[in-house]
Amino acid sequence: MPKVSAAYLAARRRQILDAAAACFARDGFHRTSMQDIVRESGISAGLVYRYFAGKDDVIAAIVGEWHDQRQIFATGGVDERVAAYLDYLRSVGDPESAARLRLGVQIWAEAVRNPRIRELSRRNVDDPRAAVAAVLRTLPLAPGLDPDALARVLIAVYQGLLVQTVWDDGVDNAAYVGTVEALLGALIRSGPPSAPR
Amino acid sequence: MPKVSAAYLAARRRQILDAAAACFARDGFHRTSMQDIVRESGISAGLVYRYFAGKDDVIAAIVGEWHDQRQIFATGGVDERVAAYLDYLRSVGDPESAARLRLGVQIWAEAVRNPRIRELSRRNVDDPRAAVAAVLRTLPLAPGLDPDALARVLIAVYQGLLVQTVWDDGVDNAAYVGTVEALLGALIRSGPPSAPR
Amino acid sequence: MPKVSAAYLAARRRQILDAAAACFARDGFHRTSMQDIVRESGISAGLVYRYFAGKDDVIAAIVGEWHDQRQIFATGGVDERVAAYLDYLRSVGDPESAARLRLGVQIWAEAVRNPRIRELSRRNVDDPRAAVAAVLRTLPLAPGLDPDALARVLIAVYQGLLVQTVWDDGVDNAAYVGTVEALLGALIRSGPPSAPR
Amino acid sequence: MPKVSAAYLAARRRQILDAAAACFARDGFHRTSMQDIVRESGISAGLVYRYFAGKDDVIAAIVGEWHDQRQIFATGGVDERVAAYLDYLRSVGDPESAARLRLGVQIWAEAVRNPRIRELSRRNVDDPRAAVAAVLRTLPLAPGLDPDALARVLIAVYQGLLVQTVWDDGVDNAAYVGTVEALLGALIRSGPPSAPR
DNA sequence: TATGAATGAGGTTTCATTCAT
DNA sequence: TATGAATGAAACCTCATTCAT
Repeated sequence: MPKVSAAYLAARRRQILDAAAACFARDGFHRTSMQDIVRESGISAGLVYRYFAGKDDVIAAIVGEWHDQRQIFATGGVDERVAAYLDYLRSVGDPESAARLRLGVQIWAEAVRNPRIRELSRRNVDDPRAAVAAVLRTLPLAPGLDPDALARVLIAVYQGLLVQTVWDDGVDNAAYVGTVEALLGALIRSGPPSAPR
Repeated sequence: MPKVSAAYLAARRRQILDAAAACFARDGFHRTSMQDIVRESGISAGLVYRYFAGKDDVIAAIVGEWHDQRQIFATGGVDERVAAYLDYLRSVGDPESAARLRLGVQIWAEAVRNPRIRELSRRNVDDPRAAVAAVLRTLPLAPGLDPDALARVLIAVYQGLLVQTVWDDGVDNAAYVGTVEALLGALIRSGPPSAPR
Repeated sequence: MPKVSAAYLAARRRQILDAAAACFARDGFHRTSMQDIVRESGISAGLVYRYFAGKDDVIAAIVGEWHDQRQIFATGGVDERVAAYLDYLRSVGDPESAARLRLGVQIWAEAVRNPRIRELSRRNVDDPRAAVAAVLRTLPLAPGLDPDALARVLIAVYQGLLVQTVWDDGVDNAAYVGTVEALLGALIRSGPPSAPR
Repeated sequence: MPKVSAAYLAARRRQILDAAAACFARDGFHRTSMQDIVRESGISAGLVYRYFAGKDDVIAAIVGEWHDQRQIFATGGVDERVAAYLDYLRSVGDPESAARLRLGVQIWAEAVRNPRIRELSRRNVDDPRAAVAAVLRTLPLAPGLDPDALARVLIAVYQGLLVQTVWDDGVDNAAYVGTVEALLGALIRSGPPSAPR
């Protein structure tokens, strides 16, 4: 018989996570103190620890949530899938994504030395990569192109755009996406475009 | 006139930086304490502060050094340049690079929130990118490909490979490089830059 | 007129005290948190504070209850009294006493620095001691034996057995009791107190 | 090549331990904060942690030191040994012992629930007990007296005096010791006093 | 009556940096 | 030049207690 509704609890949890994400994006995981999260969230220190076992647990929750909302290759025919991927790249240029991107790079760094974070983080990469590879295997790729490797390349094209955008206000997202589009056109359109799933 | 030789001073400085780089690659900048560096380097705490103003200064020195030894696109004809780039990607798979790669990701994260580091770090990316773009401008690129954007894509292909390799022992570097090679072959008609289409 | 019966109130109070005693015996007063008592008792935090003013009050209630059930020297003739004392020592070896003994030592320590606890705790020692001394005064003691001091010695023989038993599974309770019995035999000429030397 | 002498380090360590012992005797282990020790010792918080791994480690060091300086049964003939034991009891009444006694009871309580402390603490009891038992085995004891059990009784007579003295200013130490003396006389002197060894 | 979410002071511990030697 | 003992602010976390429901 909980004292408050599950929705209320979820809202409080969200309040903490949103505050934490903002802090982490701004200052990184290690320059953010629990007090910072407490201040930003307006929730007392003690209460944070009723929702999360500790700072590491907050970080893990943030990382677990940091998956890409859009499915990188979505569903549908080849054209739809390609369009979805390009939209995905386009979203990196959206000013509203800035905090998310910054957070993403923090997560990459944390994943290097924290096995728990690495597991969570890899899931964000491995799952879409596997999906992309599955799609690529159905397509008549140009010779010399390995579907698994090409999937990694496509992920890399996203990851690199992310890093460069985080550091540099001046990235021309439209030109980047346009170039990737041309690139994909040269690779994939070389087969019959009607190749359905 | 200095009491000790410049070479001696440089050697001590190197000793500190090597120890710091090892620690930072292993544990990240923030989980590495000055004590860790002191232990790893065998140099006393007080002395470290005679070579560096503080921890931030050590980090900055490490970041300033973390440029890529190989020139991403080297010099020579197109074929040599492409070969150099592919070698560059290959080096990411070299087990001896592991510590460097880990350090690289730490730097990316630190660059997000530390303007001084960001400046140093961007230089590591912007300079090779500009060089790549300059080369690309001399080549007959397939239609729709913007040299500047394509340069960013090539950098991204490297950056993404780096992240994925850091997280995942199982990256098939040869396949990745092979696929990128095929990709580049399709985009750039090799041969002398002046060769007609 | 109370809303609930006095018996109900008493039962809840008991529930709290039993839980607290179990926690205190296991972890000591200071390593036991109010949350521990809440968990162990199944009674909510708020309600505990309707029965007790605070943690100190719970501790005081526990200490106030921790008197020895058996009367150390009981009543009757000398033989019965001696037999009761020896039974008292025997009870220390009873495995079921273990929690009580552990709690006892915790109380001793708390009594050192908490005047309120000390008062409650001394009552547990002073009362039986006075009773023992009163009995001893009626007996023909061997020369050199002071009844008050001997009463303290008998209490000490119990207290020391308690500590040693708490620390050491291997105490041979029967041998201890047997030796004390022989000792008492040598000191107190049994028989009717009025019996001549 | 230590920066300061071993004697200096030992003196600092002593400074911390003395402060800690004073705090622990006054307030118990758990009501004493590290800040209290810092204040009492005049040594900074950070430095305390260069000497001790943590509060538990300070406690363990205190417990490890809390052995009785006097050998409970000393050496020599029976008379000397008995005299030493009685002196030992007498020392409990010495006002200067007060802090030590209080600390002793805190240790007993901690030993109940802390295995590391229990080991250290038992050594303080088991070693003298074994020594006493060894001596007793060489004596012609009155019938019914088991040397090991009697050793436990003698330890108990000390332990109980300690507790009672801690709680009660009014313990008549001289009477207690006198009574124990009479008691021992009745038990041991019943054999030939010349029993050497 | 009964709940348990909420508070925030205070606990232990770490760590970048300084400075007497 | 070189050491490492020393500092103390600030980090993470716990817990007795309160109070809206």
